[in-house]
Amino acid sequence: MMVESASETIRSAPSGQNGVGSLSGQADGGGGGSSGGGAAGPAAGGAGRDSAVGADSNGEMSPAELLHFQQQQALQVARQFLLQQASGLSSPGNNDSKQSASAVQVPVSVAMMSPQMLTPQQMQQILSPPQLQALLQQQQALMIQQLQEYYKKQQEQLHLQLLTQQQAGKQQPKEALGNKQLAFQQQLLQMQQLQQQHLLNLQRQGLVSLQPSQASGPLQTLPQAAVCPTDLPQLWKGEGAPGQPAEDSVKQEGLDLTGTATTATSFAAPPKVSPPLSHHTLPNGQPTVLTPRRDSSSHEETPGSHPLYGHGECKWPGCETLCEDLGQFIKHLNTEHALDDRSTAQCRVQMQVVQQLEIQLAKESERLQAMMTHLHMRPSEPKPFSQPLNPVPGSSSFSKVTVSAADSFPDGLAHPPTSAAAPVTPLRPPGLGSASLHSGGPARRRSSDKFCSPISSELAQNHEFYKNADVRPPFTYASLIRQAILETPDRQLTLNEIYNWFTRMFAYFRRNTATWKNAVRHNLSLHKCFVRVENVKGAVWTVDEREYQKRRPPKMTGSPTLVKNMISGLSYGTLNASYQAALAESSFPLLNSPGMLNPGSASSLLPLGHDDAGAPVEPLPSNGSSSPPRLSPPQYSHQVQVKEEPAEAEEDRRPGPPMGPPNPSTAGPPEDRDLEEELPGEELS
DNA sequence: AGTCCCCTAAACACAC
DNA sequence: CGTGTGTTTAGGGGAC
Repeated sequence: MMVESASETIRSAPSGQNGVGSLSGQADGGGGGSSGGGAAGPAAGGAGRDSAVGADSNGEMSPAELLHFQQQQALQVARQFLLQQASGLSSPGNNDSKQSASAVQVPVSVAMMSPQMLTPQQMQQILSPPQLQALLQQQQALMIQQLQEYYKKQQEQLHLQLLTQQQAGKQQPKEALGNKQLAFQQQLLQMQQLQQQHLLNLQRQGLVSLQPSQASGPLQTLPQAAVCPTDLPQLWKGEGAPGQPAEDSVKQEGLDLTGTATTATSFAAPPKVSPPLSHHTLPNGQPTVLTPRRDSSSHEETPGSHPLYGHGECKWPGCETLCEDLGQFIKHLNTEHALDDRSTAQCRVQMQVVQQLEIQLAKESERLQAMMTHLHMRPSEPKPFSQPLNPVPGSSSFSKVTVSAADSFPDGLAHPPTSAAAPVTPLRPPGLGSASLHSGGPARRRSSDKFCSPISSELAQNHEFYKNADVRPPFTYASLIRQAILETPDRQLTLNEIYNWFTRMFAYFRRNTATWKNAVRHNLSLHKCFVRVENVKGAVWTVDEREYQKRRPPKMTGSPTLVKNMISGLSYGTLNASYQAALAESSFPLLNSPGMLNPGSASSLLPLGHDDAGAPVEPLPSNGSSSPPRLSPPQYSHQVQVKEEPAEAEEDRRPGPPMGPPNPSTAGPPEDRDLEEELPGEELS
């Protein structure tokens, strides 16, 4: 039943989009419109947004089918990496190192569900940023290794083929071979270039140390030295912490990212190299050379082996022919994989695969860097507890997402291959984790709730993600509505504005109209915590924090350990878990970190008096320019006392009668609350 | 097993 | 009449 309905909504999504568009247009007319309509210029905005979204990131495939195929293949491989990663995490072998790294809870959630069953996205959704970070590190390391191996294999493969061909060539009329050989050598050359390019990239990113000789030497040397896992932690360190202070502060805050990062990685190794080089790449060309730590043993070929031969079968892509021994294999190789068009084509494909992986790697690296940068920065930001709101026992969810799931991330839906993934395969709602796995149906947040991750921070962190990826947010409607309302200066929204907030903040809601709107209305009516206030211009909805909190406590009580663990990550000395959670929940801590959100998004989330906030209706122009990020951490930083804040805003309307006069402060012209109302920070003070 | 909570669907009333 | 808003009821599922 639910499944059906769910799929229905999904199916209807594309067309529904228009619905949203028109709706938002109207909405703006209705809500904002009444308030001196001019302000909004809404229609346009709505249209713009929609088109942006609707423009189906779905993108088209590259013209060449081949390319498409290759991309698929590459993605496949990348996916495998991720899965390997996952299984590695939970594999008994790694357990030790993992346990020693108990600082991070990564494995807990992951290990519980057989990783093989998870898609990379799902995994990411389950993990918290720090966890993800750790995971990513491993992933990166692994990918790099894989890439290196690829290169190696390929080169050997090519080399071998070349040799074979040359041998064969002796017996054949040379003319016949001439062309092919030429082409083949060209490919070899390409391979080399590719490889060097890749290494350069890696080098640039500081992920790989490379000896000059290696870099320059064409064929012969293989980039075996490439990445030594043990170096990674160092690199991370170097990366994120330009200056010591940053790092120090990190530790002081009790959120020792570097530490966790190091330990969380399955290859925990004593930090060795330590040049805290400036994390930026070296413009002067000075490579971040780390002593190439090559374990000679790792990939040495045993005498009787062949790179294309393993486990008794031919490793030529798509071959897998069984060969009893090396001799037989060689024979097979010479016959089946001789230098012909097919082999050449396969080679080409393989090159593409490698190329894709490179790209992927580059992306991932970039992302990782951004994440690292962000995470390192965060601790130095104003404490997570800030907002005046009262303690809200964990409201919503956990969701771990962060980036990646939809590669669309940073740059929107720019990349054909990746972006296609988002719309086509509805990503799993972040945070749903295991629960959602079983039930294909609607994801219920229970799971997330227990982690008591604050919705606001969660949202803040993944704001861009939800905005762009067609992922169902792991929050309950109630918490989302509340969030929407609280984000506005005067803590009240019309239904329409709520709708708009939903569509603005979540790509998901841009697609499925009917159901969620109904749900929103339903929630508004159903929950006591949402209070309808008659306004001159209509009705607005407000949040009664007390009520809202009333219904939560029971939930939070569950799984104290998890909660604790989660929180300990952010530890604030003495505050108890739930209290912290509450604080976090009600605050918008991360919004203040300049690094992480672009001005646009930040502004859209800022809870306090703010032009932007007042005009939630305004869908788009978003990009930053609109409002000077008014970051005043101190502003948020206290008021832990429950009374204050709700007293201010909510209290009034709470009592029985729906409050005749809408809002105390705005007794005057009600309609303009969007505009004039914005007495900055008024409610706080 | 019972209870909560959440979600979706749908019917209905009202106002514009 | 169509649409948007609100309210209510019903039923299913997950978590505790």
